[in-house]
Amino acid sequence: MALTRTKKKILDEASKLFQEKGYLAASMQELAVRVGMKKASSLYTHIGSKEELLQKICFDSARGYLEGMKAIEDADISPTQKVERLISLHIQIATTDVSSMTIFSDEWRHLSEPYLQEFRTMRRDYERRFGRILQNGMEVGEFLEMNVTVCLSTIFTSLRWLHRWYPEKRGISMKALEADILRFLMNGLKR
Amino acid sequence: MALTRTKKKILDEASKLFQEKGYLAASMQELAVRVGMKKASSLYTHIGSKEELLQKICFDSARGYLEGMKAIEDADISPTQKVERLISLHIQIATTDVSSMTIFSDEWRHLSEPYLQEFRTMRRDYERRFGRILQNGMEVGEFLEMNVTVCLSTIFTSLRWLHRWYPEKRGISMKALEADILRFLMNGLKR
DNA sequence: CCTACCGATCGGTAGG
DNA sequence: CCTACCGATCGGTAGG
Repeated sequence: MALTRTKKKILDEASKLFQEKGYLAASMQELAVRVGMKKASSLYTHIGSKEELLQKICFDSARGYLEGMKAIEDADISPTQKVERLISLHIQIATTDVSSMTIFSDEWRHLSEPYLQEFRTMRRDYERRFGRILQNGMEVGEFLEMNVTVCLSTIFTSLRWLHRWYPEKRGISMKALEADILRFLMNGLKR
Repeated sequence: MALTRTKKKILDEASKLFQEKGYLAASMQELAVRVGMKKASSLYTHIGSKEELLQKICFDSARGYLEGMKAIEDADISPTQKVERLISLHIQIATTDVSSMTIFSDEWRHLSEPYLQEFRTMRRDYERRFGRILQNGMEVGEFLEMNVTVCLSTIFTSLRWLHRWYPEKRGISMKALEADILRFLMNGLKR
């Protein structure tokens, strides 16, 4: 089912506003003004609630990761290549969908139940699958042996600055950025 | 000047509450109850404002980092050893002062001016000094050549999961944790 | 540290 | 998409 133009505009502006101010600090009144309406109440013709916007942004992002993971898991390539592609996936998502990424990383905890639990479940699933690839790489001798959770969290988190930093683009190209990060992290993993 | 026992208690509970709920979602009413008062208004005998609590937590954390940095900069050791000690410093702060750490990392943006600017300045100062050590290590051939900002941000951010994760301590000791992280990151830096 | 109370703002509804 | 309005909650003050 297609989104109406107005609803799409509301989602886009909400995404940017939540990123700038944080979910709680972002008011529906300010969102209304950015969308071109005088009163917050007018928004409710198009949406159900403020949290519905947060849900949509969080779950759309989650879906992006899980789809990427699926494709990479199924490919017939080495653990090293899989991890490289996962890191590239993270970099690509963080730099192409900046505001969604921020919300996905930081604001999901304002989801209420049962969405909060559902989100945590998807996230845990993603992490478990990422961890399995790392584990496998250690077993076949491609990666340094270490605690898988520590390794996973370090990689995972080390990419979390991109979505805050990238918009400023301090004189480095996407390509060079990705190359440096990959080199650093893969060099660290390598036995 | 020494803190009174009540004020110390308020700060401790605020630190925990801000960590659990986030600064904006944490109400003075709930803080009052945790401290053992019936009404939020009673808190104002001891403190000036809600934001004053956030300021204290943020700037105390910042001071901890800057003092650590100063000691490490002045030591007569190699860039490799300096970076190792900086990473250990981050791990130590994140695991010994968990709630302050969370607020320092995530909630500082709710500071109002002029504190927000002051905080950003201290942070930028710290990052610049960390970056100088990395740069130096590249110049003397100890580290892989790469964009210093990318390298710095990756290291810096890669330690940001500790303060969220450590309290759960999923069956790994502090020592083993530190060893694995150091090995991974230093291996990655190494030329 | 309490009671009583303030103005402001919040997300959201009614009704057109 | 507008006006009018709701109850709830917020941080904070007055006064004792």
